[in-house]
Amino acid sequence: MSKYYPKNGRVIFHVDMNSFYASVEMAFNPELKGKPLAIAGNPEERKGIVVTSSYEARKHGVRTTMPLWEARKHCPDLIVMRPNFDRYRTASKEMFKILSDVTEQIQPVSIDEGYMDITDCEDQGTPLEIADQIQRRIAEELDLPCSIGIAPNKFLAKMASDMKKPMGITVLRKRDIPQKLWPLDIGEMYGVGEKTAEKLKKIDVKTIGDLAAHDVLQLKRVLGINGERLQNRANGVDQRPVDPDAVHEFKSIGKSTTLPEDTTDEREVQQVLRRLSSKVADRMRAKRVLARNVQVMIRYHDRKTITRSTQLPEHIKHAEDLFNISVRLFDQHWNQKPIRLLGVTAQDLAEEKELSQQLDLFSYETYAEKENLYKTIDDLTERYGKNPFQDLTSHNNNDKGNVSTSFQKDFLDDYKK
DNA sequence: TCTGGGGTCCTAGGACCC
DNA sequence: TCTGGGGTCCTAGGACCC
Repeated sequence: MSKYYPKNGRVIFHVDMNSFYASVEMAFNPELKGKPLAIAGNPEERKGIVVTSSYEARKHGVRTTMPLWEARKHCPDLIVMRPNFDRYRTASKEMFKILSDVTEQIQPVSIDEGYMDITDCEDQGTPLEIADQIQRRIAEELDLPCSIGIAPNKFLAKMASDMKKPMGITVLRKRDIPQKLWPLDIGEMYGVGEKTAEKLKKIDVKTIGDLAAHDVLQLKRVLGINGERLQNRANGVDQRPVDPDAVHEFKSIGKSTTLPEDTTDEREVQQVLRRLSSKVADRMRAKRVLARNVQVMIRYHDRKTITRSTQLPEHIKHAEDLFNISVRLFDQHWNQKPIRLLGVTAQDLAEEKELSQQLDLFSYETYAEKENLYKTIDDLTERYGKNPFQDLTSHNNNDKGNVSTSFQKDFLDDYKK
C-alpha cells in the first residue's frame, strides 16, 4: 500500500460538487431530476442571471452568469428556481461532515468545494479507494454528485477534479503532466482568467504547456510576480499547504445589492446603505469580529464601479457606525449620476476577544458618539429629514431570513430517508 | 430585454518617518 | 546648495474565483 503514498510527497484531494445548487434542488425534489434546471435571481429586480444550471440545461447551451432571457432562448423548457441558500448551506455542512470522517486536514474553499490532505491516511486504503468511498457516501447519503481530483498538490488536484464531470475521480501525478495538463488551453488553467489569457496569447502562450516552457523574464514583464507563479504551477509546482484554519480567518465582510432601478434619490440611497450596514453588522456580530476599515462600492448605470474606503482610528461593530461612515463616504464621492448598485464592506477585521480589554472601556458607546460625528439623534434627523436609525431595530428582527432552524431539520430528515 | 453577490490577493502611488 | 533610500501605512482599483 505504501507505494501509493510517496515518502517525500503529499496526497491532496480536491472535492468539487457538481452543479451544486441545482443538484441540491434535485435531491430535495427528485421530480426535477433529468430536467433542465437553472437557479437564478429575480429578473424583476434585475438579478435574473443564471447562478447554476443542471447538466441537462447545459446541454442546451445554458451557462453560468447568462441572463435569464438568453438562457430561455437556448432552452425554452428551462425550469427556473430562486436560490435557497439555507438548503445549500445544510447540504454543504453534511458534505464536509463526510469528508471529516476521513481526516481533519480539510480546507473548505467555498460552499461546494474543498481540499483534503490525506497523506497520513494510509491505514484507510489507497487514495483511489478513499476517493471512491467519499464519492459513494456523498451520492448515497446526500443524493449529490461530486468529482474528486487526486494529486501531489492543491493546484494539480484542482485541475484534476475539473477533468471528469460529473462523478469523476481523476489522478494527476507529476508524470501525467505532459500528457494530461500541458495540452489544455491556457484559459482552462486555474488562476488564468480572461485578461491574463489575452495577455498570454499575445506572447504566443496558447496552452498550459506553452506557459511551462516560456521565458520566465518575459512572463514577469507581462504579468508581474504572478507570471512566475503561474509558470511554476504549469510545471506542477505548488507548495501551498492545506490549511484547515484558513476558513476562520476572515479578511472582510460585505453586502451589496443591485437596485431594482437606477436611482439618484439620496433618501433611497440612505435606506439601502442602512439596510446593507445592518446586515453586515449582523454578520460581524455572528462571527464576533470588529472592523477598522469601511468601504462603500458604487456602480453606475454604465457599470463603471468605484470603491472608496476609510481607515478608522478604532474598531467598530455597530450598524449605525457602519451606516454613518458609509453615508459619509458616499456623500464625499458620489458623482450625482444614476446608481445601479451599492455595497458596504467591513475590512481590517479583528476578533472581538482579542480587543475585549480595550472594548470594555467603551463597548456601550458607538464610534459616532465617541467621535462626536453626530452629537444627537436630533442632528441626524435634521440632516436626513428623518431619524435614520428609527426602524433599524425592527429591521434587524425582520430581515434575518431566519426560517432555517426547523426548516433545516425537515431537510435533514428528508435526507436521512 | 444584457451582465449577481460573496470573497481573496496583488499592485501602485502618495504620505510620512527615519 | 540641491537633494538618497528604505519601510510602513493608507487608498484605489484590477484580476480572479465560485
